[in-house]
Amino acid sequence: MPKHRSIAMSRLPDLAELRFQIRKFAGFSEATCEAAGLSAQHYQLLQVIAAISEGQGASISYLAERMVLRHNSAVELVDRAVRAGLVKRTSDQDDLRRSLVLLTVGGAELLERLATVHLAELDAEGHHIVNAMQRLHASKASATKETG
Amino acid sequence: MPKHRSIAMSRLPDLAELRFQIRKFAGFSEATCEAAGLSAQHYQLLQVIAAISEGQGASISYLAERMVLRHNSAVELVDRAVRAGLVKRTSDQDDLRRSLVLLTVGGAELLERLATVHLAELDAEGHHIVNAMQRLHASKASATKETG
DNA sequence: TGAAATTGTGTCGGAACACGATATAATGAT
DNA sequence: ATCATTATATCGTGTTCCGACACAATTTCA
Repeated sequence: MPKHRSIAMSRLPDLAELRFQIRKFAGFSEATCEAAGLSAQHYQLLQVIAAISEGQGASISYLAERMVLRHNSAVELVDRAVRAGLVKRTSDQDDLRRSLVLLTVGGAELLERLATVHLAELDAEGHHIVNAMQRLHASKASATKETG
Repeated sequence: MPKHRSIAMSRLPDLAELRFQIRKFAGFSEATCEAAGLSAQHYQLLQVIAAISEGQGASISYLAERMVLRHNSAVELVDRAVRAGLVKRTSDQDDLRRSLVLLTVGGAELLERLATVHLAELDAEGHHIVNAMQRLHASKASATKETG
């Protein structure tokens, strides 16, 4: 007899485990960034700016999209990062409405240090997230099968 | 010639892309939960409680561990969820220091609806996260190889 | 057994962060 | 030239988290 009333509830442990793995990584990131004197949000902002393909500018709108934030939250995040000395604002000469955000030297140095640590963590522990996702996928197949 | 000064910087686009995929899922979750009248945190709290193996109790410490929060933040999260009518607090008769948190009927119903939607999203889009992780892993191999 | 350490939860003040609503300037369309 | 659109910025508000602290129940062990 089924342990759960619905397929969704039967897959809940796998869903919860995936979230836990994602949260653990986020927690690692927060702790690592905090130890370096900045917030995880700031670190990810630096990451997005540095990862922009050459010749592209880091406008507020672009940053908002990549950080999955509303534009005004991106403005505020950049404000805080400027105050922290991590980035600087310039204005786009081709379109004076736009602000372009650049890394400071200090920001770039911090980014490289933090990225190295994050990459090491993911190289070592990232498989937990993949495993959780794969178990979730497998539970879809088995749940479907059980009903047949 | 190398585009970046370090391996970490050369892998940065893959790292940023993984974060973006994770953020996109988090954004989907926030929007979905908000539409149902609760925060993503509350939804995940319900998920953790419901996913506990039979016979186990949802203590504050356990919830804090699974939500990757400090215990006092877990207390506050549970307080808010109680006020929202999603869960109820009882006290563990075997250890009077502990609180045990249970789902209300309404909380369980909301959880099932939201879990169904989240599962559908992950079944459809979860491969983006896995792909990003695999590209990151591949970039490790190639970055290492290039140095040899 | 009874004092001291430990464990589990709760409270409080402060800070980070996000959002909606609103404002303003630059650009584009007709 | 006017009007709509786009891009950014500001402001007030609410949520959420944390550290520091407080307190009660349990455990340790002398």
